[in-house]
Amino acid sequence: MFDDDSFVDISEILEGQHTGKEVSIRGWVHRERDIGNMLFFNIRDPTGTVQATIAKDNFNEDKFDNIKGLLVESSIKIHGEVAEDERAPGGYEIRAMDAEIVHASDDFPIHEDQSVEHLLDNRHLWLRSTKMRDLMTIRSTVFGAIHEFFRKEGYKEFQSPILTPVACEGGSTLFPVEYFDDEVYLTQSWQLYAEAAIYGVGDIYTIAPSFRAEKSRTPRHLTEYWHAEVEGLWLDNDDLIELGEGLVLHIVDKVLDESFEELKNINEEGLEYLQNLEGPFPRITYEEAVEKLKDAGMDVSYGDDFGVPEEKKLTSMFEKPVFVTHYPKEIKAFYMKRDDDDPSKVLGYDLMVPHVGELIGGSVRETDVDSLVDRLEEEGEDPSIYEWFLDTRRYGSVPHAGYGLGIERVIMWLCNLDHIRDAIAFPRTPNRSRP
RNA sequence: GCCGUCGUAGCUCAAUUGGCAGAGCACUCGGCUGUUAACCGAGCGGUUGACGGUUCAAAUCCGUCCGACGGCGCCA
Repeated sequence: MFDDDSFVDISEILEGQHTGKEVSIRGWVHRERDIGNMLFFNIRDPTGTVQATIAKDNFNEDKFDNIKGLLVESSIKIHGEVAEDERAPGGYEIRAMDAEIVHASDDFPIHEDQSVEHLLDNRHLWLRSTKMRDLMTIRSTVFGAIHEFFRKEGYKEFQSPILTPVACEGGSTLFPVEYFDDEVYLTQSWQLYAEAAIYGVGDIYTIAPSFRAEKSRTPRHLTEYWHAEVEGLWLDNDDLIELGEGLVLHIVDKVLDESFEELKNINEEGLEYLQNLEGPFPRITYEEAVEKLKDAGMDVSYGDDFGVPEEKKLTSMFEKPVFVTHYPKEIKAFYMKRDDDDPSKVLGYDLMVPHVGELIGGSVRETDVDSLVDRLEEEGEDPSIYEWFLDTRRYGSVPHAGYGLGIERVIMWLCNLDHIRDAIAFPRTPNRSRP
């Protein structure tokens, strides 16, 4: 009965494609109701959930008794006739004529009462939930959209080592890794290697994990996150803004196009905002941002980095994501190029959205060796460790720029998630490294 | 790193504020041929996070530690 490969997706049954026909399905018991001589199962596969009914009268008695005792999440194959029936959830059901237990489940640890902690402890099982399935589907679309965008723009994919000897963002904490008799670190960024590669390979991008050993207890930080980074030759700050805006808009279009149902399940209220989103995004300078915040009554002064309250206030002033440019050099990384018009500021930007904060951070790169050494020393770094990086400025350097985008933050923004950990299957946070 | 909340059955939570540790769900058994998180009846289920202290008596009060969650800071 089940050797003929005639299995259909449950979604097809729910679309009415098999009504009146005999089909087989295979999936997991989502719920079971036993009213004695009749059993009702909600059967789930990766495409949907449908009700299966099993009546004792027209079923093998031994099989009926076996199936009667099945627990939630048991895997099963069912063969039967599809019927349209308004009594069934979803409007369709399969009336079983035969069934085969693939694996009888133990008592499943997740039931209707679920705490955040319990679901995180059982993330390996919670991935079976509709919510996580939808989120992982959207995530897959986002990754695909990033590759598609950069390749379409003529960028090559380039990989850098995960194990690295140096920091990238001064001050950020690194995860040390034993490397035989030496010590190296898990990478925080692909950027420094990218800057070495562009002179030969040309415009490049990557999607790779980055690691931060900061004990950031917030809804927007992971210690291991996926980072889309890009580095392009001859780009100025305006080019880089366009490249960032283009990527974000492409991701939004792609998710609306390919994962609309999933997005609707997860964030129906946000659909309209995303559907109406188009460029250009507003652009303001750091100085203007400070003025706006002061006007709004906030206690900030020029030179302060924005905290959560400032970020919240600022993003709430715009209908779209907002580019904030020309930060003071003191609050930005050593590799950012100073603005020739005002050397106290750097040519770079943060792209900020409400609720999530910074989606993208990017800059034109400083190409002057002396300036780089000065900035490294100001941050208390030892420039000698960066010799290989400084070499990229000694041999025919050219203007270039790049940015990094936090992929889980983008997903958090698209899906209006309360916490970034739901944007990744197995989140790594300061308090959680398993499962 | 700082501030706060919490930790009781497999899960979600009670325990009249110091006086016999309980309920719902799950699970097991029994009943039921149209259920919708089915329902009805019974049963199983505990070192109250750990250690110490106060007390005739501690889940409850005090101390230390552990863990989780929430917020701030740091950052993407």
